[in-house]
Amino acid sequence: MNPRRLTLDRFLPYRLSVASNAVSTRISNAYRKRFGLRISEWRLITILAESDRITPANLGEKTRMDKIAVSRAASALIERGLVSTDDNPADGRSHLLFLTPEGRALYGEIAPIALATEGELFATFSAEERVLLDMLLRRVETSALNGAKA
Amino acid sequence: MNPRRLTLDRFLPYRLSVASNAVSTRISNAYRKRFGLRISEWRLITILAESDRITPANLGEKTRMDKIAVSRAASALIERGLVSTDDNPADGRSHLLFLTPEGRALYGEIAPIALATEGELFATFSAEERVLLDMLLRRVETSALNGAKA
DNA sequence: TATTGTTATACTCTATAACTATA
DNA sequence: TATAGTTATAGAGTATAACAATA
Repeated sequence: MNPRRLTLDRFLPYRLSVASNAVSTRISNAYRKRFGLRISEWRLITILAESDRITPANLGEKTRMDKIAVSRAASALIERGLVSTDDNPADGRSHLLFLTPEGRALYGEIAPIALATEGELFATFSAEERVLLDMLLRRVETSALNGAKA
Repeated sequence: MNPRRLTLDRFLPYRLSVASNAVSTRISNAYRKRFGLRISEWRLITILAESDRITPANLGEKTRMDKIAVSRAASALIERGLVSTDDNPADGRSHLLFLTPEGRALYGEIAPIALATEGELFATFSAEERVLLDMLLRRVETSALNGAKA
């Protein structure tokens, strides 16, 4: 091993954090201004649009949010009439969440904007570079989550 | 252009956020438990170790933190005796921050741990992949910051 | 009048713990 | 007793605005 000197500028966790914050701020501005949505709420909507009916626990897995964040985001969306619930026949402690027609309509508006914003952010990236970045990020994520237990 | 369907799992801003959060949590645990430092404080220490004497404004540029965050982090470090200040002969409104001997000693302890943690996180990455990730992250960051004005 | 830095305030995100209702 | 979900609370990051001191 060649133990390099530490400089913040080349410290990968720092680069990751700074890039992620810049992107999150940009994305969050787009959703909040136009739709009054927080990122956590937007994540739920996206998964609900892909899933039809799903429990909060399942939503948490798919959005990488903990149960508290899911509960809060779901409450806000239900309050706004974008999401509704049904009993979960398989487990009385749980329930099933799904998009209302209003929620589906909102999703229909946001999804193209989300894709367009992503397109702008990665405009200079080739298709290969996008796939590569996706893969590298998944690998770091896995590594960070596994090592956290040790 | 080939307008793909939106899925959260393949949405790059999501992947970036999730990876960054996982890494930040891991890093922040390491600093907080052992040294009682927040990430913002740790960033200041790193830059101070690289810079000797520097104004808060300059620190903000190098750490990508705004003046409020710099002010708070600096206060905490001064309180702990890790950082000290001198007048800025060039501008009476400002001052110069620098590490005390205690601050330097702490930096000497943390720096190897930071590098080791980074090494663990990116253990499966080749040197080329690390450089590539660094470059891709810088490009997204630039893109996100520029576009935010529009 | 503009700028450096501090303080007050608030909003978001995340995490811990206590609680409820079901299993 | 264990689990699904909610609520309370707090810590940390980030942002706006008001302010003091200096340029």
